[in-house]
Amino acid sequence: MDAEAIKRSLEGSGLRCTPQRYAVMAFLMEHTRHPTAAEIFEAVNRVDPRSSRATTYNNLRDLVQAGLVREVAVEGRAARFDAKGMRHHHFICDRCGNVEDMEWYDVPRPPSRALGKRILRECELIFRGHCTKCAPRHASR
Amino acid sequence: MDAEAIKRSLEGSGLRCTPQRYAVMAFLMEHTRHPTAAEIFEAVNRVDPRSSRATTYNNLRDLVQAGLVREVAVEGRAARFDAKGMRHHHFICDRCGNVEDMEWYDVPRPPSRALGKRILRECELIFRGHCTKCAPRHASR
DNA sequence: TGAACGATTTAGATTATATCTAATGTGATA
DNA sequence: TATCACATTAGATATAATCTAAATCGTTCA
Ligand SMILES: [Mn+2]
Ligand SMILES: [Mn+2]
Ligand SMILES: [Zn+2]
Ligand SMILES: [Zn+2]
Repeated sequence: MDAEAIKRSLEGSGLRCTPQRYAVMAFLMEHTRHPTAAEIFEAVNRVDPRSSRATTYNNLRDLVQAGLVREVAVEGRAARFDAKGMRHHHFICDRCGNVEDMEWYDVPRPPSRALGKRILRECELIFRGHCTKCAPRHASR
Repeated sequence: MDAEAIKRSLEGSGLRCTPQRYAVMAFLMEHTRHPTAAEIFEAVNRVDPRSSRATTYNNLRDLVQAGLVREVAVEGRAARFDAKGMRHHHFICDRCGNVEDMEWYDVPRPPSRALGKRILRECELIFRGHCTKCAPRHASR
């Protein structure tokens, strides 16, 4: 995706396209690795423009609120982030905590009887187990 | 569930039934509210036996490893815990972060082609949106 | 019984992650 | 150019979780 498209998607969500915010968004779109805030902060600061830690967190919060980025909480580890491109599920490794994309398929919604007065925004399917890298060590643990 | 049953389930997992560990497990089984470690620590210390913060965390870690307790990571908040009784899904409120149980239903597994060399342990379905308490304020936000 | 030893607990220090504060900068608009 | 809301910043602060090293507990077995 080119710079103009990123700019448009930010502005379409009511967010100014600042250099720091653009850099966060562009980095997330180039990397499907689900980086942490600290990794994004570092990566953005290896090139211009520079961005403070507070700004990195602020922008991630804004992008999540705008629905352009997803935050993935992993037990016992820093949150990871993900530009919402194509729909997909996630596989989270029990051992190393890495988050990997899995091809999307439809998930059955709960019956409305079970929802009650709750308002459902999304159904998220998370797979857990051992990733390709960790599966061999699985037996030994 | 009575005390003997808790004792047996701990010992069946190779964990000694210490007073502190028992108290954590018993509290989780009595409360379906998905308390945080801090809440469990407080609750356990309102009655005997007392337990230190480190012990509370240690025991939660041990119980999760033994598969008796589930840890639920919620973005931007402390982890929550859940005695694994009957299978169920979770609804997590976008606004207040509360975790609520939802009746269980079968989730389609990914095709093994998509899994590759990964070892799948479980498929977790998480519903997100606004809980009953927060739904009314949803419009205003 | 009691010595030995691994498992467990403990208070407090430390680390890791994330947010807040208050001052400063920036850009769109009038 | 003046204004004003939005955005950025360094550093302080808050929150969540883990680590450390010493003390205690419980089981085993001589
Ligand atoms: Mn992803
Ligand atoms: Mn539950
Ligand atoms: Zn792994
Ligand atoms: Zn709520």
